[in-house]
Amino acid sequence: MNYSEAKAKFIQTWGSLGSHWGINRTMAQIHALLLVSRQALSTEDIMHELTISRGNTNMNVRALIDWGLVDKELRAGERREYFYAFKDVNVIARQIAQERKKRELDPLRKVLKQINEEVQGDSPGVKELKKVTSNVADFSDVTNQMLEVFVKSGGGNWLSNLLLKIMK
Amino acid sequence: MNYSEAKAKFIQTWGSLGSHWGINRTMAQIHALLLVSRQALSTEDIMHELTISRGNTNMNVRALIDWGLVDKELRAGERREYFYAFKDVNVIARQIAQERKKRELDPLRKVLKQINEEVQGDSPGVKELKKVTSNVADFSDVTNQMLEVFVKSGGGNWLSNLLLKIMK
DNA sequence: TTGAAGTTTCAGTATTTTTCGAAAACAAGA
DNA sequence: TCTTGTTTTCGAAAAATACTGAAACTTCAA
Repeated sequence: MNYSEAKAKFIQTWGSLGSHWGINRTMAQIHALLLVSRQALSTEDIMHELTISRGNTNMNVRALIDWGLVDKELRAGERREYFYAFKDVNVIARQIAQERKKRELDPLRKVLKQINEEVQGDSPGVKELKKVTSNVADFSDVTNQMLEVFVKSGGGNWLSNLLLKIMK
Repeated sequence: MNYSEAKAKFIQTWGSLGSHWGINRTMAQIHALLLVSRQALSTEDIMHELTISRGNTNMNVRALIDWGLVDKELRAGERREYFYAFKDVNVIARQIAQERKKRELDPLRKVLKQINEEVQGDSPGVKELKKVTSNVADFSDVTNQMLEVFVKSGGGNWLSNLLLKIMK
């Protein structure tokens, strides 16, 4: 396998994975491209490399910046912006965890708590509903705390340390 | 908030969450419905409750069974099948983790390893590519091992125990 | 063996999501 | 202020995905 095949394969794989992760295909592909590039790339570069439109490129680059996965770099005497990805896997994982927590877990926890507090009555149905929601809520809380620790720890090698603890 | 409002809200929330989790909306809604039902429901019941077609119901119920989140129950002297969801949150989490690991993590790890082994050359580009893929691969391996432990532990209260370890 | 009750499949349709591309907005230098 | 290079926006088109409805199939009791 030569360089461009390998690169293409990586981009493509990362891209299709992204869609399972709340990140759309193009966004994940741009991310992959920046991850394997040695220097920052311009919008133009990205468009050509991935054969996607300018608009699409721009929107997704911005989204990546929003997620905290990519940053821009300005070059003296150049108007054009160059983008690069943070390459530390722990940082990447942390940013994704944080963003997803914000978008998914937090709203879920809110709704569950609301249902538990506000639902009226004590029919068997209501009881069952409360039981389920509070179980799910408890679980979400634990998960949430784990993520908090993870996110606050700055990624680090938290995960590998943890694994050691678990294994022994 | 009365019973049916609360129930609807739960189903709706779980449904929209599912889509971020590799589970489509209807599938997640059926799951939610079964979670809050005190007894097993038939295809007919589900169709009516969620106002979806028979075909859709059938396909998604099968998918839930595939994922190991739902099982069917046969009643003596009745032809109709009744479905119920496993209600233990730990079991649910385990099943989802397992299924997603299989569908997403395993293929990713395979591709990364392949790229690392098979890519030819030692240009700077290739080096960068190898660096990135092997970092990601290492990270995926750790994650994978965590999930293995989690899945094999049978869910249990692994997660809460873990949290205690982390916190102290 | 028949047919009633139920399940599964699948082609076509609808919906949702993603992408494009052209035009508007913007920034900086002349 | 005008020009030029660049970024951003946004409606329309395309692609992907999910859903329907009806027909085909299965099962079992009579």
